[in-house]
Amino acid sequence: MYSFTIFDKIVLDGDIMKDFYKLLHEKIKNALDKTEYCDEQIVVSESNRRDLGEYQYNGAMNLAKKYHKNPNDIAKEIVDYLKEDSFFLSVSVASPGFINMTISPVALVEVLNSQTFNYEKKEETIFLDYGGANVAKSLHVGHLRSANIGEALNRLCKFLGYNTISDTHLGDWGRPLGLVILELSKRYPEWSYFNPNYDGIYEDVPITNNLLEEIYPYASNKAKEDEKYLKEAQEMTKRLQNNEKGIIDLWYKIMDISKTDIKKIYDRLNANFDLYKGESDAEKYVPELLSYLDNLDIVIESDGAKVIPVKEESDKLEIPPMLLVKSDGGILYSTTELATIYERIKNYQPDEIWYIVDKRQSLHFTQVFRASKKANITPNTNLVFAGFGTMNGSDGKPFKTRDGGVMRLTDLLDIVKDECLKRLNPNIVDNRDEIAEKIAMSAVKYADLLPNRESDYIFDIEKFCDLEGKTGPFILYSTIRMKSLLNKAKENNITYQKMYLIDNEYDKEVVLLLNNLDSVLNKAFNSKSLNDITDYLYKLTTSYNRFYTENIILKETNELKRESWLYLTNKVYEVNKLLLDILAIQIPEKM
RNA sequence: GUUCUUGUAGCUCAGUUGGAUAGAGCGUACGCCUCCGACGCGUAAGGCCGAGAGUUCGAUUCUCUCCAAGAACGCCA
Repeated sequence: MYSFTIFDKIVLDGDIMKDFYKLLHEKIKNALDKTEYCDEQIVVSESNRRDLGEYQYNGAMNLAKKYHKNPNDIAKEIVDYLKEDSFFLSVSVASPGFINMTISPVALVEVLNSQTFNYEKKEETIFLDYGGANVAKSLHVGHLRSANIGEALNRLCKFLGYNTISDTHLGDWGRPLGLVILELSKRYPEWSYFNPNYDGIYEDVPITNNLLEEIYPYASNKAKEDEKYLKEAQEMTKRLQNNEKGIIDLWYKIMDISKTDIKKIYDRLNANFDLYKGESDAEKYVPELLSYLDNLDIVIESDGAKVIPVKEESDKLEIPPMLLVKSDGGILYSTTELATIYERIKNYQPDEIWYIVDKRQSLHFTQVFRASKKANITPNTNLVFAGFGTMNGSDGKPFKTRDGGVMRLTDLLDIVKDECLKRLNPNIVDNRDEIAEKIAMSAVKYADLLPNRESDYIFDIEKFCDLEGKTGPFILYSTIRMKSLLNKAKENNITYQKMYLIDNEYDKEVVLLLNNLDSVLNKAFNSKSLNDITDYLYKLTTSYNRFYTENIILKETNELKRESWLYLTNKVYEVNKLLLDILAIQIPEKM
């Protein structure tokens, strides 16, 4: 039905079209220009009545309101001009004014052959803050989303041509570290670092990551119950903040061990940071920040504390002032946050800073952002809060392990990996461990990026291990199968240069979906949510799989068909590879 | 208490600049390997889009009220 000869060439207007929708948009605009109507916001979309057409334009109904005319008449007038263009196979009006368009297969093929995936380099620099690991504490499941979403957004920005800087912003300072060091001093008072006359001589002490992970919760709980212990912890925190030589040297040791462990887990998730800066780095800018703020009129005293009021007229909720300095002279995390912004502006001058953090911190960031604007720290920088939903257990409450504790991220990843290893094709003998690891990460990442960024979602270990259906392993399997097909073609010296024709509804569907790539990427960028991409990956992959089962590509005797289909297969394979890479999912050779 | 978010199929979730017949995965029932990788493909059942009112040609989408769940709310991070 869609067959045609290869001599039926049509000429596309303008430059090579990266975005099919821009082309469609232009066609509609040209038609509208010939009429008396003007639509400021032309929206063309996939038709939800595919029996009537592939794409739809609903503007006639709005124009009818604007010009006080019958929408059907307006639509007919527009359609008359659209019909003159051979780009369309058919254009029609449906009551009360829907315009349905079907694209000429020739045009579809032309567009596909001219598609490119390159984006121009842009001037803007986007600074991304994600990860949020804490020193001396194991990463837990709550850290998963930040790493996954942040890393994917980072890669998306880069692909679209932006400069990016990523920073995990370690929790490496303040009371938590004071607690850990205090407890170490209780258990190992003999260490030279605790000696007031510490001479700076290096001492090898048996600190391990496991020890740190055990100590922190212990000390944290003890401080809640034992007032004396809390006082001591505050004292130790002060010694750390005063840069006491022995304490600082010990802190460096702790940092070293903990950071190594943190990086190991981020490596598994394929999350890479340009910077491993932390609160301790921002701390250095606090005095400078405070003296800068002292010269402004925005800091006031309230109950003995220094605060920056950030309330605005339009607020429905009372927004409390940002606490800058506590009544006892100490500083709080909002101060550190502000100092971090101060530091980033000073050193990197980003155009935007994106915070990929738990959405429950929304109020905190509202306060800090407003304070930053008020203090004119970020006159040219857009601060963006990209909060993500909370991960709950299958009971809908914050996720806990069976014994009520918090599950370590590394344990979660191991559980999924073991499951993948069990189910791995027994015919595969080499690199089983490595393959299972990649499949497991695809399962975890894909499931994590599937819901909308802002939705809370239920973390269900069963679901993460389920490797069928709308999952990472499904996408991987299909992608590897495409690669295998392409390899087989290569072995048989079958080459393919371009798409010549659309033969049936199956290859056509794939071509139509490929046209959406640019829109999908831009939508994901604007919404800062990856579910547009995971969703598109699934649609494209199933659409291809259907085509694959319906057409035996390599055995096709019509060379034009076979070559077109291989070209199409390669396109889908390239797009899948690209999108998986943006999601930071790695593809194993076999599975 | 105040404010915000959420409520869509048995379960887990998509879906709005207001559009035609509301989607997907899992699960359930039934099919498809002498053919490129069946972790695949197809078919079917399953919904008063939380309830009620309003705005209009037209509402899952916008407004209001109510019900239910969750979150945040000055010296913790």
